[in-house]
Amino acid sequence: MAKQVRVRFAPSPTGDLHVGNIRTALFDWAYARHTNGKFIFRIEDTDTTRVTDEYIAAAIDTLKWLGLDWDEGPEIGGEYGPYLQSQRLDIYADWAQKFIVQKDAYYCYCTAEELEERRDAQKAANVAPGYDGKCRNLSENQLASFKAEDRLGVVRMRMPEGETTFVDQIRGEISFDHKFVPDFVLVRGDGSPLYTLAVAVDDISMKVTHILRGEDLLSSTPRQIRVYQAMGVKEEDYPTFAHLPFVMGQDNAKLSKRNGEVSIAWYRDKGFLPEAICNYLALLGWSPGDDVENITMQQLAELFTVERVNSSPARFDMKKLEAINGDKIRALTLDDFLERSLPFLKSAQVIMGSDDEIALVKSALPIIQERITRLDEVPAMLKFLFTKNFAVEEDSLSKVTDTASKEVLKRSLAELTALGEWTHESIEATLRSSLIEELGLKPRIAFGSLRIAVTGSTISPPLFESMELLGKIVSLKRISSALAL
RNA sequence: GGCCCCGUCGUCUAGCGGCCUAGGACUCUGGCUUCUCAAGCCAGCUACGAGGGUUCGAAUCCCUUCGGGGCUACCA
Repeated sequence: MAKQVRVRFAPSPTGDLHVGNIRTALFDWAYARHTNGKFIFRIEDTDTTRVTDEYIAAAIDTLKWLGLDWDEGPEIGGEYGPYLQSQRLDIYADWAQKFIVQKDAYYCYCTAEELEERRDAQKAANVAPGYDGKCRNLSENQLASFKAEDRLGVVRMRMPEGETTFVDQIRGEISFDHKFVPDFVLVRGDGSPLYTLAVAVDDISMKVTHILRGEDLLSSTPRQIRVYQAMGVKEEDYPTFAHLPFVMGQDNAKLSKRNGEVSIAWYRDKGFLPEAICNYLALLGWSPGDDVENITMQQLAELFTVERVNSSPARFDMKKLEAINGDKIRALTLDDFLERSLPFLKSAQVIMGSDDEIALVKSALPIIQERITRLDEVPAMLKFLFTKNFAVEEDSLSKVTDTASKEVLKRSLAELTALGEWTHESIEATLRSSLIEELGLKPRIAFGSLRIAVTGSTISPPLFESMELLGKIVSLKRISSALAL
């Protein structure tokens, strides 16, 4: 029987989770779900100077919002917890101690300045820069004298001669000559562990079977494998690696704060749907293989395989995300669309949230559903229905004050005042017969003026539906106000 | 500089030796529809980085080259 698949997403929250992180999380999640395995969420907060509690909380919130549910991790715990590295410090310390006893690691007392000096010299001499092994074989006396000087030593892993070869599930066989993998630091001078130690120890102790992570970690893999060896892990028990291609910004540079908006929180505020973000991100570096692109999370879980992941980096394209977001919005049920739109209407202060307002929003949503790309467009689209101090937009003013428009408004006002049943069908029938047929006006001219008078803008939801929603009294009032302009 | 990864339309991709005069999606352009804006439908532009091989046959295999990226921390 095959081992159960255990995949982990292990971000280091030094900021809001961004597009690249989430793409990785999504693939981790999809792989775990596809294989009926476990999705483990672990927080790598060993760099206490950069990781904050707020970022950790935000990361948890973002994953939840996206629907990437985890089987083990923060808030729910699990058999191999804790899942915050800051709570596992003694585990790393124990291993580091063991490595020293085994002579796999050693104390190094070189100062940052000394190291930098020697690295510069190496560069100048055109030699691969890296730790030169100065402290590899310190005698007891030397160790004692450094300690007497109160120098803080780091723990360094001893890289033996040779090379490390592993099979990456996406890139195939990769090997690194140890000449280019210098002795690396496991534990800081203050005793805190570094990523390289913590990640390897945790992946082993949490029984992770597959590591799908960003390509930037590719060259740290031999170091990670070296730690497995020191831990005494058998080669057949190493996790399988798969290094995902980067998600790049528009200018072909790695996505970053400077490179457009990348934080998932930003997309959420802009009215992107979580399922749209996931759908789009799934297509960055992976494809189902056929010509289908619009898929659900469930389908992603069913279809996702590492074999179909690309090895080349992908550029992030906002236009395509928006297109997919529009598709997903159009696919929403009315109730779902309503529920998701309300927060945007409230925060834009278009509505306060009364039952009457919500009822009106609900009846208006169908006519704007196919006209928006993002949820944050809803307030602007529906504002005309709720505004207390209605006014025609500056730019459109001149288009309702000309004589032709006055004619249209005057005639419309008379016809509509006499209209009994107030439905979009009856409004349209009345207006078409009086303005188009009798006055012989072009529809876009006649209805254009009315649109501005009633909605305040040249762009609006369909006119007759809008008037029906507004109601007869308000509609007529706006037309007569426009006549007075 | 060194090591490693990557290279199909503007972008995301399909393609794993003949089905490719290279398919789909987004974008863009034109058209249809139309009360604006959208949506929808139709059409069009546009790609195998370059050069060598291997082969009856290469986008697919090999080599070189060029280009892009990552790493080279007591970051992850």
